[in-house]
Order: sequence, then structure tokens, then C-alpha cells
Amino acid sequence: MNKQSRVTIRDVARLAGVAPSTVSMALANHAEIADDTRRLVREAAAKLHYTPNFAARSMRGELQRALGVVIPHSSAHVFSHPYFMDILGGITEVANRHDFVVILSTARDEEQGESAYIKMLRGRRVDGLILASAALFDRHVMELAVSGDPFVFLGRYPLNPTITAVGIDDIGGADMMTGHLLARGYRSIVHISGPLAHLSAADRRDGFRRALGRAGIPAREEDVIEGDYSEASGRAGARLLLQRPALPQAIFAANDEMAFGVLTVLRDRGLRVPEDIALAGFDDLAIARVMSPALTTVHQPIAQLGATAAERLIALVEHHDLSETQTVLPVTLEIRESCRAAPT
Amino acid sequence: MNKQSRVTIRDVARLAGVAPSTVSMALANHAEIADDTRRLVREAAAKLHYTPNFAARSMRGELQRALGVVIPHSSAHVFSHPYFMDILGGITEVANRHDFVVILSTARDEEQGESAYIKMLRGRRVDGLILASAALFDRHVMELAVSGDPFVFLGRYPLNPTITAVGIDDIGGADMMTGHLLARGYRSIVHISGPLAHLSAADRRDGFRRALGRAGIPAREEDVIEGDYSEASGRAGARLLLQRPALPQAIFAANDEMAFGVLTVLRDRGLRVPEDIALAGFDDLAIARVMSPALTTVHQPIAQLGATAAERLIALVEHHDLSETQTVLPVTLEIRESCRAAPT
DNA sequence: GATGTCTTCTGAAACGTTTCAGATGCGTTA
DNA sequence: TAACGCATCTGAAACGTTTCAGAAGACATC
Repeated sequence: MNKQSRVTIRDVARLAGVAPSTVSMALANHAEIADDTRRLVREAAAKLHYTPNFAARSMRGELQRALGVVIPHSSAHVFSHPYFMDILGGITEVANRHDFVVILSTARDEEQGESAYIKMLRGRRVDGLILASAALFDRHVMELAVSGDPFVFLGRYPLNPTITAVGIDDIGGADMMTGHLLARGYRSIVHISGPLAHLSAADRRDGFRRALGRAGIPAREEDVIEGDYSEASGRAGARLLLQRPALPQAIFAANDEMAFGVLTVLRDRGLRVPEDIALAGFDDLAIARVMSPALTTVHQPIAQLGATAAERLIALVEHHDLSETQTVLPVTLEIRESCRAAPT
Repeated sequence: MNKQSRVTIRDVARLAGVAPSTVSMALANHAEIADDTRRLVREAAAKLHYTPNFAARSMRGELQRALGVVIPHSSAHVFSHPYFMDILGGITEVANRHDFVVILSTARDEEQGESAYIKMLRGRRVDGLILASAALFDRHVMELAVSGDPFVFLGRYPLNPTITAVGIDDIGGADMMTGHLLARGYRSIVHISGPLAHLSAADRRDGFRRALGRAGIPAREEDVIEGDYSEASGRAGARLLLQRPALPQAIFAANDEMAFGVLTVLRDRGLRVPEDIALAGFDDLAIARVMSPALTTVHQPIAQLGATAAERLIALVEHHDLSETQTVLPVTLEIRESCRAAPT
């Protein structure tokens, strides 16, 4: 019920009474096809519901018009679901506008041989790749870089400026948030960081330290507790803090999920936020708005991140010159209820 | 840097000193190729990093090994992000296991001509489609059904039993939840429904009514308020209720987002949940756990829904016989804090 | 020695496009 | 009338596979 229903360019040619090559050129709007013929061909194609076969087309060296988006399966817990959904939203919107299709690859890193997404590229299933949240030291990244295949790294990638990367200003965001807390009078602040092997986590910590330094507050080892971006690690961090002789005045978690973990533990111990202790997050996912108290956090333009990455990749694939290879998108402060209002 | 790096079967053949057809057969493990030759070819292919070109392969009538997942962009607000992310998770996991690739199509319904995803199917970019949350009366569904192209409808589809559909037990879930509320002693319950043009919304309302009927409570028109699954419509529903002379004892929202909308309005009016009024939701998204009070809701196996759909579609594509075409997955009650504990 | 049977490999054809050199027909110019 | 230019169309080749009829060689049988 499938095979026989395939209508090819030859069928259209027969119906229109012209050669297949004429059909091809007519549909592609080549100038040397007479208007009458073009119309004739168009009608025939429409009547037969002709749709060009992509495989055949791309065999002639045309682009597949497909982008691969690689989301590491193993580290899926590291990044929250809505984050990826928004990224995907941004990517697909741009891709659709450029008539590209998006292929999802939830890569589990395979030890042996080449990863599935490199095969997609080599097998010309996609024209280029967007690597979402790959680790900085991912061996495939270097491999891709030397192969010259088009790809975009999601996140900052200062190690190698020739790699096209789109990230957000993690340092600046953490700096702003810390500055905000300081401005509200909190002097003792503890940062619960993400997994420091990820650049975003290290960046956020560095931003935290930078703001502290500017305020003349000495950096102390114990003011940073390393988590892994998961709610559970937020809880663990909070419990650790509760064992200390004195609680800080504010806790700045490196993402919203950890902040929520912190909140649940504090609440269990009967501590009120923000009255007893202030709390801040990072990312501005839906959870931040929904928590009570609503979480003060750093808003990042996630969909735009995906959109920009897709635009860069398509430019790369179509051999346009990129004005800049490494982009850092700005973030904004989202002030809500979890930090006491400044005394006015 | 791309073109010249393409290594074809001919390159492998040259290096191995055999004919291209031999390479093809050796790599496909045909029996009539001697073991020694097979080894030789394998080595050559590995040395050259040969990856077969998918376009060429599929021109020979092979499967593309690609599934299309259609997510209606326009009605994106109707379904929440984490829902689709979980669906996608289930789909990709099964697809990967069967060596299929997942192509995302965030279809904005185009008025003119064929939709993008039908083109994907016709152009043989994908072997089959999964339609996520298409409306029952979607004209493309019927079109697909008559064309005989493989596709799976996500959600119940009782209208046409020949269509392969995977849904959840919306009726049973709403019935269970309503029964639970009744068992806890609530007699006056209002249901805020989803958009009733969607079957899931109508089903949930019907389940609500069925439980009420079994308990001998007469169905009243005003006990159902139609929303559209959005948080805003939950707020609107709550405001409507607050204008009535008497508040119901419990509100059962047809999804968690609307329940959250209801909660914000109640909270603004100084009403406590569950002390003053009980609240229940449906879906069990992350938001249900995060709200305070944590929301009592109906848990649906979203990832499994996606996984089952993918399995059905792959079976369809590979012409296996389906034991059943229409599947309804069971749901479970998730009792949390938003309904007062039963007096024991 | 002729014939037949296996085993193993090869060459050509086919899949559905696009491209491009050239064919065709027609009006214009010398 | 011959030559040319132009507009329009066509046929063949090519893209990288897989398949399949058949070739080649080794060996066994009569």
C-alpha cells in the first residue's frame, strides 16, 4: 500500500508530456523553462501529489537539510527537562524557518567505536550537529573539530576559539545575583555549585567569588559546596550547612532544582525563607515561579540559546561566513520572594 | 573539507582489493562471502572510517530507519513542556534500541497544501509518524489513514479502530480520583475540565461524572467548568467559583497546571488548601510535587506512552503483525497533601 | 577428459534526482 | 539562402548503494 503509491518525477513528466529533467527544472524555477511549461508541470505535480524523494535528491550532493541535536542521555539528570524542551523549541523554530528538519539523538556514550551521532554525520543523515551540554573534555568534540564537519557547541568553549559555541553569561549572572544579595545586606553567603567539571558550574562559582571579592569579602573554601545540579544534591548541601555551628544569611544555589532541594530541607527543619534565611537560584525554570516562596533567580534565555545555535549551524552548513564564532548571551535577574525585600 | 573526506564503498573496495559489491555483501554478513574476505573488508572499512551513505542506501528501497514525531506547535500551550519531554524520552529510547532515528516536527498547521510532516512521509524522509496530541478531527489523520502510511495516534482514538492508537485511561483515572474525593467525605465537587474538543478532556469529565453517578450524586451542569488546560484558565475557573454563593468542598482540575492556577487564586483570597477547600489535579508532572501543598493527582506513565507508541510504529513499519492496535495504559492515584487526610 | 557441483566473487542494473552539454526549432540578420 | 542567435527542451551521466545473474576456479564424479 506504500510502494506502488510512490509517485516519481517520471510520472509527472509523463502526465505533463515533457522530459523528467524539464520537470525538475520547472519545479526549481529555472529561468530557461517557459512559463506555460512551468504551469503545466506544476499542475501535473499537484494532481499527482508529487513530493520529491529526499534520499535521491541528497545523493546529488544537495544538503540533507537536517540538523542533529545531541542530548547526552547519561547526564540527562544533570540538566532538567524543561531546559531541553526550551532548547529544542528554539532550535526547531529556526530550523523550520530555514526548511531544515531536526533529528534528535539522545546519545548514550558508547565506549566502543564511534558514537551514534558521528555516524549520523558521516552517513550524511544530517548536515551538522548541535552538541547540547557536552562536557568540555568530550573526546568527540576534538574529533569533530579536526574533521571539519559543521557543529555548534552549546555552552561557552573558551578552550578553542575556532569551535563555534553559543553559551550564556554564567559568570556575569552569578556575579549579578551575588551582588544583589550583598546589596540587600547579606554578608555571609554560601554557594552550592554544580558539578565543577562542567564549565557552567565553574563559571557560576567564579562569578560568585568575583562579586564577593569586589565587596572586599575574603574567599573562604567552605563558602562553596559542590553539588551536581540535582535536587538531591541541593538537599545534601543544605543538610551539610545545618550541621555547621552557624547558618549563613543566604544560600545561592547554582540552579533552581538545587534551590528547591535546599528549600525542602530548610522547611523540614522549621526554617522560614526568606525570614530566617534567604535563597536564590539560577536558570529561571518553571519551578522557580511555582515554589513558595517564589524563587529569586537568574533568568537565562534558553529558547534563544537554541535558536542562536541553530542559526549558527545553518550558516556553517551553507558556508556563510560567521561574523562571530563564539557568542555569549546575556542573562537577567529575576527578583521574587525568596530574598527579603531590601529595607527602604 | 567535507566533500573530499567522503569515503565510499568504492574506496573500501580498492583498499581491500575486491569489488564494491563484495564489500557490500561482506559488511552485511552475507553467507557467500569467505571469512577471510570478510575480515579483509572489515579492516579496510575500519581503517578508512567508512560509514554507509544513508541516502544511497534508502534509494534501494531500504527503510530510512527514521520516525517522525509530530508535536503541534500552535497548541503547544495546551500541553506542558515536561509532558512532551517525557514522551520524547520514551520514544527515543525505543527508537535507538531498534536503530531508528527520531525526527522532530513541531508542526504549525499550514492552511495551504500539505503539512510539513506529510511531506516528510511522502518524501521518504521518515518511515512513519507518531502524532502527539493531534485533535480527533484533524483532517490529516483521516488523510493518513486512507493513504495507508504507517502512523500512530497518541491518545485514545475510538472513532476508527483501524487506526493504531496508544492512550491512557483518562476516564478511569478521573473516576478513581473522584471516587477518592468522595471516599474522603467530600460531597460537593467541581470539575474544571480541559478543552472538551480534545478527547482526553471529555474523557476526564466523563470519568468524573461516572463516579458521581455511582455515588448517587445527581449531575449538575454547573459542576463542570470548561478550561483549556492552561494555568490561566485554572485561575479563571477559580475566580468564577468564588463569585458563586457557596464554594464547593473540593475542586478537581483536569490537569496539574490548571490546579496550580486554582491554587494561586485561592491563596490570594486567603483560602487554605486543604483546610478550607480540597484540590486535585491530573498528570503528575513535576509541578504537582513542587507546589505547596503538594498536589494529589493522577499519575500517568508518560514515558511509557511514548515508548509504546514507538514500538507499535516500528512494528508497523517493519510489517510485523500487531497483536492489538489500540492500547490504553493504566494510570494510578498519587495521594499528596492537597486533600485533607481522611479522618481515621 | 568431459561434465557437473560448489564456493566465492564480480559486473551491471536499478533506485529518483539534478545538471549540463547539446539538440531542436524559430525568428533575425547578412 | 545560409548562418547565426536565442529560447526552450532533452538525454545521458552521475550520486553511493544493493541485488542478482552469472563468471571463475576448485574439486568431484562418470
